[in-house]
Amino acid sequence: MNKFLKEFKDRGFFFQCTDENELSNLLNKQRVKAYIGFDCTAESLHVGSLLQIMCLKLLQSHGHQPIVLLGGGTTRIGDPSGKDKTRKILTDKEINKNSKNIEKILKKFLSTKDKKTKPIFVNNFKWLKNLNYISFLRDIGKHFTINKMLTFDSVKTRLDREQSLSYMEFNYMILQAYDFLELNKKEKCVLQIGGSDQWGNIVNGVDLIKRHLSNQAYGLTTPLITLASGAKMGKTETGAIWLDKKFLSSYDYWQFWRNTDDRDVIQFLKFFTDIEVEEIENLKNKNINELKILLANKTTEMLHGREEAKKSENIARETFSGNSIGSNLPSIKVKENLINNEINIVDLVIISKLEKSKSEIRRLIKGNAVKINNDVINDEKLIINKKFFNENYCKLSIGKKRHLKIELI
RNA sequence: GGAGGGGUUCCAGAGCGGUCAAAUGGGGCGGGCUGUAAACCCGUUGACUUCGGUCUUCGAAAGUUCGAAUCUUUCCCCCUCCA
Repeated sequence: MNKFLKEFKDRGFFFQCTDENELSNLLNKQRVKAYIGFDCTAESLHVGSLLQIMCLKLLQSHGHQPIVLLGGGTTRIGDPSGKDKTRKILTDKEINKNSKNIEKILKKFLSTKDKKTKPIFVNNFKWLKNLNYISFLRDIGKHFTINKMLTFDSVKTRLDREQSLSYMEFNYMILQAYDFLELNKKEKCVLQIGGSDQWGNIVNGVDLIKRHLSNQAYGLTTPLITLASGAKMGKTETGAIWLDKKFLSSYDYWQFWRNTDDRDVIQFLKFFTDIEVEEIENLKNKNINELKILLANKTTEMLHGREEAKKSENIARETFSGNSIGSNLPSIKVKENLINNEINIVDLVIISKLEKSKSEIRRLIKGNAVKINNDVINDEKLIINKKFFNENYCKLSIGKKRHLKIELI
């Protein structure tokens, strides 16, 4: 089997392929261009897209060339797959902004050093915006039968549940197929990779390329990641795990990985780091918490750089080591005379922005959750003054995980 | 077009004139155990408070009443069945 495909499988990326043997042969013979499409519905990508990104990275590391398709055009329509409702239509301005930002994120993951394998970025708005309706129907539309389109999951589930599916959305799969055709024509792209929910759309593209150009193309899908807890990857109660510092700090990103369920750690190492599969197998017996730190460091490093990863690890060490009043903790600056005038503990927490409701803070104090300099506070009327500051800072904690250094200026 | 059911706090879902800031479950948060995991146990879960209370919430507006999430009217939105 081709080396890329083998690793693809070993890491657990593999779900389905249109023609595995043929694809394997092709990959052995030549440098291949493969593409993955990214939706531009959100301003940033989150961890849910990370597996796709890792596919492109892997592809690159095996000497093939990734194409990133930004769905600037198709996002104007909305993919009905997996959605039970039409989603809100974004404005052109939003979509443009989103696609630029998404491109920026992907560039962090993909190497641009080698000319032969550096990623090609394309936006399907470029070719979709000027389609001529009549000629499109004649050239492309004739290859699609309604009979078949109605059998696709994305369409079927909507119809079965008697949820409306607009004609606009119904066309989505044709446009995605057309994207593949376009990339095959212009870039000689022969492979589309995507999540398992994209299988139908991908197969459509492969078929269209065969019918219209008589070329052979391939599709490859990744499984839907299921966490040990049964939850969906990438969404937590506090919000999505964004791949953008603007929306999620590198420390929080690091923490997300550090808090991985024991049962998911090995799989995540295979999915989301570039550590050799064999090596990961050998790591299995190592201390699970060490592995989580390794995972957190590797993933954070890949996105935010080595320094940020290191810094996050240090913050974590200090945060959880118990009784330090450490310098690495995140900090806020507070005017000295605010403290000189004596301030209530509840108000101090408000200023710290760790909590925004006074009732909640009072509740937390009752539950022994609030600490100053590692001492539990049990009086909600406690007045904070200079005495609590040693040198010019003190440490404020809520629960075990939220700590803040308050500095006087 | 006809008949009916419904919109309740983060979610699901009870309440159907006062005892309702609203049962119960899930989730969240906090505490305990521990390993920043899982499981489990406990507490908490509208805001403000001088801790006595006060204020704002049950699709929207108006009304009946000493008193409405609960009754009436109008409006908006969902769903089910029949044709």
